[in-house]
Amino acid sequence: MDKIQTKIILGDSKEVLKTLHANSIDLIFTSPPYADSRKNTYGGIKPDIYVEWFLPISEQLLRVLKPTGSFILNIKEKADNGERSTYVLELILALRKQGWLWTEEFIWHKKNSYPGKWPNRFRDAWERLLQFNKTRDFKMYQDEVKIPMGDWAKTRLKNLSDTDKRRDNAKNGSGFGKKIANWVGKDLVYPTNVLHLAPETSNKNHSAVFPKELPAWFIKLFTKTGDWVLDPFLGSGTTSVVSKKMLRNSIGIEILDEYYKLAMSNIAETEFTLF
Amino acid sequence: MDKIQTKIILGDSKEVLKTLHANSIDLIFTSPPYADSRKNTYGGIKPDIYVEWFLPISEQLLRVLKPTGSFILNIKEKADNGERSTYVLELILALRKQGWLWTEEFIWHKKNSYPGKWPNRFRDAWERLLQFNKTRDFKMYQDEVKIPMGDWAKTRLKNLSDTDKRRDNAKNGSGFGKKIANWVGKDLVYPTNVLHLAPETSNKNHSAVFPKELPAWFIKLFTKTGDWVLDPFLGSGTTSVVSKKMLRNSIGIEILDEYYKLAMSNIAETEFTLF
DNA sequence: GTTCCGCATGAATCGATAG
DNA sequence: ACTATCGATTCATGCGGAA
Repeated sequence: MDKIQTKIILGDSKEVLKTLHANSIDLIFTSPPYADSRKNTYGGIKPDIYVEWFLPISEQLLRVLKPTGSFILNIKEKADNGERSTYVLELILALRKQGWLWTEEFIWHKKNSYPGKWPNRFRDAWERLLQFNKTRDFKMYQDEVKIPMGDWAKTRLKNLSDTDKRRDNAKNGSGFGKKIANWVGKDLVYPTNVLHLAPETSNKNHSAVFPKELPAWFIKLFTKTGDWVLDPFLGSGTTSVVSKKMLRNSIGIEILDEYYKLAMSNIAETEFTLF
Repeated sequence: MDKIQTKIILGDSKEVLKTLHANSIDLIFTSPPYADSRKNTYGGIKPDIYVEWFLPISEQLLRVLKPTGSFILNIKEKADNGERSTYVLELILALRKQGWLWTEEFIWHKKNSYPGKWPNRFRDAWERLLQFNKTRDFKMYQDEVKIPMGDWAKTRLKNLSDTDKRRDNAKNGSGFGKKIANWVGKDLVYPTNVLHLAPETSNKNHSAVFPKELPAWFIKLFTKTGDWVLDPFLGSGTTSVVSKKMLRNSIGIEILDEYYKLAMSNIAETEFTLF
């Protein structure tokens, strides 16, 4: 087995990305800071300058991505003063102008969304997973994410939610593979563009923005072993951890020293896991 | 009981809407023809002129809607030559410019979406339900759409007979909510902005765009008995049928004679249903 | 070693209060 | 009048301790 590299870089993506080779990345998976969120850590980018802030970074992403690669952007606009912000819509339009193809919008249905009650809206239980590409001939390994069909599968999934699920998640962060192994010989069908996952609410030393299953699903769908995965907003390192587990090379960039150290620590703990 | 009116009008919404009174409608629920689809019926509005085609109509909708009313727009862009069209995004931006508030985007997760396989995308299993308003003080009857709590539902499903399950389904559609509320009392919680409904399977002469549960949910959420519901693209009449069943007055506009007759026939068969 | 509770905790949002 | 901060609201989940 070739050695898998897991590079973590401390710095500003806008600059660091310039040092990467053109056409070298198979999958970009990232969750940038949302506008006006995480003010205490990332400073809170204002909605009205969000697009302008993002475009220099996506320009570099366009350069480093292989023509056959994919860019998955996890983002959701906030509600403010009774209205939804439009900066995500404007970002999609701006990215197309920059040369990206907007090929798909997956929905992440968050089963346990943030609680709360307001007179004019319900809880927000979904986020966008926007897929962008450089060309129409991107690689997609659909068979890797097949799911079981039929009622028996539903029953099994229900049972999984108790104790089995915990074990499965704890030992194998990227989950799906093991489950699919159990389903060999059953009827497998292709999934849809709606993903059902619960965010990780309580971890040991940090709280992950998205569950490991989320990058794991897209890594399986868009890359093979030994391919290169990039996350320009690494945060606590989830994308890199999952990449390492799944035997993909990866590059993670993080601007905050605190998160950078956390990511390094999380990756050091990560074992290679075949599944 | 006051008499409930169910008006169906044959004609072009752009013109017919001008004859309606200003500030008279409590809920607009509609699923307009999608760009480049239904070519043979609506003439196939091209994506690049979609916004310009829609704005004169939405201008009238803005006029006839009460300040406390809501406008729910069911729409989903198609993939065209490997890319998602952006006319829906552009429409949202244009409607805001026209004076609408974009208050929310609900997701309709279609549980049983069409089967099919493409080399570069999965089945599309969701649609947008965009909510627009004239003011921030719109009416919303959240208690009318409460759902059983997660844990409770799980336990309950285990011990349930088949008939109970069926009754639970019926409640989702348009009925037994209050009975179930009696059983479980305070175990009801508010829903999120993600709706789980299966598209209707049994259709006779037409392709139903949405199941009855979809308008029923929004009619419960945004109107009271005797309020006025408007659908400017009525199609086979689902919105009017559901409105009549739920004792709401309604106006439906349809441009094609064939659909107009079908809607008339469907509504004639509809009985008032108390629930 | 299981199973069962109790409890803290989220990429939230609004309205009121304060500067 | 406009921005900044804070309290109140609420539910699925996983963890830890207890039975």
